[in-house]
Amino acid sequence: MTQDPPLAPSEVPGVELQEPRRQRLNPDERRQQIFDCAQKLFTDHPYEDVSATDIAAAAGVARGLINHYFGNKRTLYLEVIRVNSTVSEVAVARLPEGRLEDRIDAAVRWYLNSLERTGGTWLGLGSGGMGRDPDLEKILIDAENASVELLIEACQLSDQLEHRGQIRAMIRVYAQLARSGAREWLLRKTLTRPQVHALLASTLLAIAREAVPAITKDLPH
Amino acid sequence: MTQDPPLAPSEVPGVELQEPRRQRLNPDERRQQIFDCAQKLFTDHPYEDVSATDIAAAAGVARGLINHYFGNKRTLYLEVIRVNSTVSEVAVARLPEGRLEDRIDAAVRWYLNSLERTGGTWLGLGSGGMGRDPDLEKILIDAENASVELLIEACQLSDQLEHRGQIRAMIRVYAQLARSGAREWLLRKTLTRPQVHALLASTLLAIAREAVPAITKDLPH
DNA sequence: AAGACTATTGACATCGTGTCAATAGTCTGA
DNA sequence: TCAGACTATTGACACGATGTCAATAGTCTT
Repeated sequence: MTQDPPLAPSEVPGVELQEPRRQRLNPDERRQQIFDCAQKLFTDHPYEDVSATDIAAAAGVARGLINHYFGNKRTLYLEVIRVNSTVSEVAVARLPEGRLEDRIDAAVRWYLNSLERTGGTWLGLGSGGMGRDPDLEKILIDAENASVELLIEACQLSDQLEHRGQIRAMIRVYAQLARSGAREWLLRKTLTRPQVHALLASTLLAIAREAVPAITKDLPH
Repeated sequence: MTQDPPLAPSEVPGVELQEPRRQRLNPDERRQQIFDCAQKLFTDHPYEDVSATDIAAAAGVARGLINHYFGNKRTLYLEVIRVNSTVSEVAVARLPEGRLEDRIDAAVRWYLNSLERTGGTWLGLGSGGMGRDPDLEKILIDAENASVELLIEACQLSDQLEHRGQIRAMIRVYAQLARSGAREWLLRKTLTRPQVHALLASTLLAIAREAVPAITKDLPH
């Protein structure tokens, strides 16, 4: 990291400082403060480029304290990811009763709304595979499940007990498309929201109408 | 890395070794040899878990030599990725002339074939976003372009000069779905090949028939 | 105000990386 | 066949990052 010079918080010469050299505060607050700084840094820079020293400096704290609260840098990072990839909206059930098209339309709108709110900063994570990192993968998969359940609901597929596993797999695959589409919209800005909406809605409809029914067929290719 | 003990290649006691202590060979061969070892290690373990020392040990070579040939570990890694993510098949043009459905069907079959051949080992890379790594992202994007062009061809969208950029974006999004679908098939084994085929074909058809035409509409949502 | 409690520090040991001058195979010409 | 040039290869070095842990110093209790 290219960071400002050390900037010891109380090295202003000739000025006697009022606050104690050691700022001692409630563990929860301190933990939260370090977490916030780490979140900001990890948002702006890739993992390897953020050193524990950077985080400590940002929090105005000794580096050792990070290990004291979070064990190691990796754990802190994973906690940041976990928090930020959790879907905030839990208003899952509010779907129209009407036609499949309308339900899907509503689900897509809900998804894009929730993404727009968070600004999509964490969209670039490469969810699904990553660099064969089991812990990170699990976190992202877990976070994804909420969306997947909603989508299954929207497609009125929740009754299909038979091939539930395979349906989930297909929806999981679709979730990657949705993620990628949102990326083009929010990060790259190559598509407008209506365009992404059309893309996501039409593909989901096709999956519900054709791909899912084809599960039972198992025709050779 | 948990690796076998040092295993100095010529420390067998009591046996006078024939080959010189330093194995000096053609730079191209040496470079290739190191590359091969790195490839094997990076295939089995995540980037951070593979140290330059590991690679050097696997190649039976001093660690410094890796830097001599590849500059730094990261460059070596990126080169491995670049080679392995390049689509081997260049037989792009061989598409049927018939209906849109048939062309798409053929394109999907081609895609799954080429994936099946490489075993999908490198499918887990998190293409598209990764951890905000511009270099890696560029490599994966470049590798992806071949597939995207084929798909555009298959959908008979190559004449649409107007919104070419947005069409490419949509196909790029679709490529993520295809990648993710292949992952479920080859890595997780939650879907069969026919199922993935149906999934990919139906969604691509939907994109060509509905999402792409919707580009010009730009209706509010 | 004394002492207990514990949040916080800073030095230490370890490890991974990249650099570079020194070393030693290999090839050439006499 | 041998000296000497050429260069592939080595190993030591400096540096930076990480995690540990005993020592330190705020803060609270009595």
